[in-house]
Amino acid sequence: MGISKTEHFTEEQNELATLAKAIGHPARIAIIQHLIKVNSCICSDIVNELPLAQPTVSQHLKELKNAGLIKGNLEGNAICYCLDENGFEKIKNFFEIVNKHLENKNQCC
Amino acid sequence: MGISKTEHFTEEQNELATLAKAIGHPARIAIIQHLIKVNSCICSDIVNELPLAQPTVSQHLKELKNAGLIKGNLEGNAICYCLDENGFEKIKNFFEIVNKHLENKNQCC
DNA sequence: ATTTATTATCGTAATATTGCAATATAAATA
DNA sequence: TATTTATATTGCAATATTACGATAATAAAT
Repeated sequence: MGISKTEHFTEEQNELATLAKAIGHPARIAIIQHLIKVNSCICSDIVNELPLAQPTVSQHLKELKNAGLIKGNLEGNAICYCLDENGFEKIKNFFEIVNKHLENKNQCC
Repeated sequence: MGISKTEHFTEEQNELATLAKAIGHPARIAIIQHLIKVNSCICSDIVNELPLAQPTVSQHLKELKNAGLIKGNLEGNAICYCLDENGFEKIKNFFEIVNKHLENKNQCC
C-alpha cells in the first residue's frame, strides 16, 4: 500500500481494517481453510499444501499471527498452528451489524 | 502488493480474498459504517465525513463497488450509494464456517 | 449555451506487499 | 558435537496500493 492515514481513523476502524487485510490474500484464505480442515498443523504441512516457498508461507503465517487470526504452540522442534478465536471474534461483530442492516432497511435511493 | 499467484488458488479463495482485501482499509471500513448509519448517501457526503480528498474517496468507492460491497444509483446529478448484499453474502458464509469450527473443536496441539 | 454541482479519471510520488534465494536460528537425534 | 528437521529472518526485485492535484466527464439548473 501507499501512505495510509491511519491516524485519521478510529482505533476500531483501523483494527477491523487490519484484520480484513490479513484475511485478504488467497494464500492466507487457503491457510485458514486448511486449519479448519485439519484443526491444527505445522508450517511444513502448509508448505506442502500451498504452491509457495517456505519463506513465503512463513511470512503469511506471521501476518495471520500478528493480526490475531492464528496462534502457534511450540511442539518439539516444530510449531503447531491453529485458528485464534480472538481475531475472528472481532470481525464477527462487524459482520453481524452489517447483516442486521442488510436484512432490514437496505434500499438504494 | 507484489506478484500474487492467483492462478494457483481456487476461484473461491481468490474471491474471498478480493472481498476481504476490499474491506481491509480504514477508509473503506468508515464508508461501510457510514452507509449503515445513513442507509444511503452520495459521494460528496462521504468526502465531508472522511479526512480524504474527493479523488481518493472516489477511488475507494470504486474498489468497494468492484468487489460487490456497495452499489450506486444515479440520483439527479449525483450518485446514491448503499451497501450491496451480494458481496457481503459471500463472506458471510465463510465466517459462518470459521465460527462453527471455533465453537467446536479448536484446540491448538 | 453557460454555469454549477457532482463524480470519475489521469498522472505521479511515496509507500506497502509479495515472493523467494540465501542464510540464520532452534530443537531433536544420532 | 555434528547432523537433521523445522521455522524464521534478511535482502532484494517486481508489483500493487494509497493519496492527491489537475483535469475531464456528466447531469441538472439557469
